[in-house]
Amino acid sequence: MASIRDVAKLAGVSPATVSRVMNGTANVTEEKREKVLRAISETDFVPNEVARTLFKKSSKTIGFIIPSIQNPYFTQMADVIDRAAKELGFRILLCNVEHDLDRERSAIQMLISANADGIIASNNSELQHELSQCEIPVVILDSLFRTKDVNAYIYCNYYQGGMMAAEHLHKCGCRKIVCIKGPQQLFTAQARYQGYVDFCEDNGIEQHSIECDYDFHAGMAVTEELLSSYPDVDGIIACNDIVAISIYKILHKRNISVPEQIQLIGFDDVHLSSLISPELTTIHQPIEEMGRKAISIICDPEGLEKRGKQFVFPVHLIERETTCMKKLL
Amino acid sequence: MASIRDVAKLAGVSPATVSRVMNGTANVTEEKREKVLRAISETDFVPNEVARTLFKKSSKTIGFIIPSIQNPYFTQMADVIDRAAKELGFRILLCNVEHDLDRERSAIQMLISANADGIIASNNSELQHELSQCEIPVVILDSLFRTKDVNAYIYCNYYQGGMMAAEHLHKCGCRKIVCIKGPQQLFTAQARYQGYVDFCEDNGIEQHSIECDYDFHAGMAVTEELLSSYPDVDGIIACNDIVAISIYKILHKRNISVPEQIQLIGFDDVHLSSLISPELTTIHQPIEEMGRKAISIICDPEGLEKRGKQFVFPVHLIERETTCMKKLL
DNA sequence: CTGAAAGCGCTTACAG
DNA sequence: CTGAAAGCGCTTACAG
Repeated sequence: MASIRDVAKLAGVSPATVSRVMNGTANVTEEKREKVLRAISETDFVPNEVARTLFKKSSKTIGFIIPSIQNPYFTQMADVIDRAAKELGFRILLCNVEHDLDRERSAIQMLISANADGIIASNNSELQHELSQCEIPVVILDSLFRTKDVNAYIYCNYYQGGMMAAEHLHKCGCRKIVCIKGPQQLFTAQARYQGYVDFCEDNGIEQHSIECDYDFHAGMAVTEELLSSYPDVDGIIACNDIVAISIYKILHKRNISVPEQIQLIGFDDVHLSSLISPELTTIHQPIEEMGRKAISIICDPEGLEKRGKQFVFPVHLIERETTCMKKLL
Repeated sequence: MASIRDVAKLAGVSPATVSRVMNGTANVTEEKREKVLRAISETDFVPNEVARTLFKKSSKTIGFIIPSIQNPYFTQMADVIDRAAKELGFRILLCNVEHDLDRERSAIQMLISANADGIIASNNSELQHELSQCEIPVVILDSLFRTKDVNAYIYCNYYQGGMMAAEHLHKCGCRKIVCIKGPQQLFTAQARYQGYVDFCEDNGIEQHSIECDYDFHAGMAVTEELLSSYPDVDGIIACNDIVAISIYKILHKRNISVPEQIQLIGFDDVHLSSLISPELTTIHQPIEEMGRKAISIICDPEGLEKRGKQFVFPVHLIERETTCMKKLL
């Protein structure tokens, strides 16, 4: 591997001049410029990013801490973030932590010691302290810390989403709606559940719920429990699309038809939700917009220094095939 | 951010001693050791990885170039690789390139200039030159370069998989089997298709095929084409599970029942294939074993210096609900 | 415009 | 056992 000194020697100039040519950081005589350029290509020189980063204290890298790479919501988000970052000349360092707190903690430390220029983390409330203490910009997706502040919080109106889901099932004629709520230590899950609760209270509807992790193993297990606890359920609100899909799987196996016998609604509107059959009715989150917002804040944090500014995006209902208004007629 | 000098000053020792204590790289008097340890915790000192990497020329990082983060085969692989690497004290830098050659090229360059300790890349034959020239270990997943060599190739017996798929559909009584083959510039796709072709030839069966990218958009589009070109198709071999799922989607929409009217088989056996309804019959790849092998080679490349050693894993048929032997009775 | 020098924050021979 | 020094490969004041 050629270094900047090799190039300088070959071109008959100083390393400083080579650096200036590469970075366009000062004027260099056309003659020397050409010599340098030729030397660079002759030696296949690629500047060492590590050295550059050490000096600049910026690696042009943003860490995205992804709670689980198995969850399509996060992989879609990762893809958006990746593209948006690239457009602004940054790269994304994806840190998959699979819901493991130690993995997440070490990811944060790693990002800091790697001179990352920012961190995008997602709904894990237990690392509030570490995240709020970072000297680099931090944006939290899908969550809101109670006391500690980071640069910005980006999330959707989950509460309204929960309400919309309950309202929709109610309108579709469901009499016994069970809410499969997500892990209640998570902001996303709490807010969605609260929306359901309030809709029920406002309309004098019985409340029923079971808690469930945001993955398909949990979803399948919970469905068995659901069916034995509530044999007369006719409407299910799933905490996310993956759980909805796994609920459907069990219902289908038991020959329970959807939406005829039980209506089902998910949350997130990942690509997969319209790929499966029947297509899933769900609450849409604007993943693209949220991801782009996160990047724009990290790359240009203006005055938002750990003030905890909130950006709340709207959700909306996508009616597909697992619910049915016509049942009412 | 405290530096090693701050810690040294506070502890009344030299930076070298602090380094020795941190890394256990030489004996230090118990007394100084304790002073150093106290100073480290008082200053919340975290060593700067960038400086360490610059000196050591190793970042304890392995790059995984992921063709598309939207494909669950790769995300499952990423998860395995991530865990395996962690066990050996390495971290994974995930580079999502979404099938973009420029993104892939810049990922490789970035990894090299970031002093990565190895690269795991996947079925993209166009960057053979760049990959084989790397001074760090390179392992190729799911592919085999024709002339250029890297440290190792890890793949499955796709040819046999293609044969097994054709044989299975044949045994299930299909008379008109159409192979939705993957992009033929890819090794995985070629070999699977060749297995199908050879099975057909050996058994005097007509061959029919359509090419299709490995993603669901392509899968849905191709199914329309398939149905109009081959209205009497009764068996479909999909190039991977995601495409199989999207094929199913269109069939279902058209009220074509699976497996009664058309039988369908996928490839990969991603988690999702058993989550959907009906569960997908598919060819299983041992993702866990392949990923672990890749990591063990990168982390301990022994004598395999770009010799192109091949590790070929077996595949096997997983019969589920989209094919049916009983039709024969 | 350009080079010599200093420095980013570590680690490891080299002396002692 | 321990410290001063040199160096990893860059970049940017600072002179000239």
